[in-house]
Amino acid sequence: MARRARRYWLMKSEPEVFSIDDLERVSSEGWDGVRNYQARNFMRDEMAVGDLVLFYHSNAKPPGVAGVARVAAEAYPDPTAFDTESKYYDAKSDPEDPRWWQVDVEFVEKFSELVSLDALREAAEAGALEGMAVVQRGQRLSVQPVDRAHFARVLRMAGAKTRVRA
DNA sequence: GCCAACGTTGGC
DNA sequence: GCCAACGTTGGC
Repeated sequence: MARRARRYWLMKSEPEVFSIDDLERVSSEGWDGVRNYQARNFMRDEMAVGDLVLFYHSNAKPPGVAGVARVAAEAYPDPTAFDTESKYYDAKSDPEDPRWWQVDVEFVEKFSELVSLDALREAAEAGALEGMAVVQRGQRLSVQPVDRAHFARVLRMAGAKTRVRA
């Protein structure tokens, strides 16, 4: 039985809203509130349980990768889209045909030191992370695929315990 | 707080 | 279907 190869991702979160420490505390969390179709499609159509995720702190000082998470549940409708009290409420999301989806992610590891966006850029300049989406100018996508080699490189830069495997 | 980048909306 | 206006992201 052919199991799909593990894939690798980067997901952005503002640490003021939800940080790697918050994830460690709750151990698992629904990744709600994504309101971008491309990001939604990655979660809904491409993510699978066991995929590894670089947990990126955006709008932070400095911004960068703070740790590793793992996809813990495949996509299901984002309940905040149906919650009129939620800031993510979307009247156009029909419960019979949900517009917005989320996965669950679980805590894997917090890096001893953040791998800053600057460090990622330097590595990209040096050719080690060439083409990685997060270092591209104007790249705003909050859920993005990461090459396995790039993922492994970021782990190495962080001195992480987590390893990529087939 | 500024603003570049870029996605979405809505009038036509 | 075009595209101007508007809103959001996110680095700085």
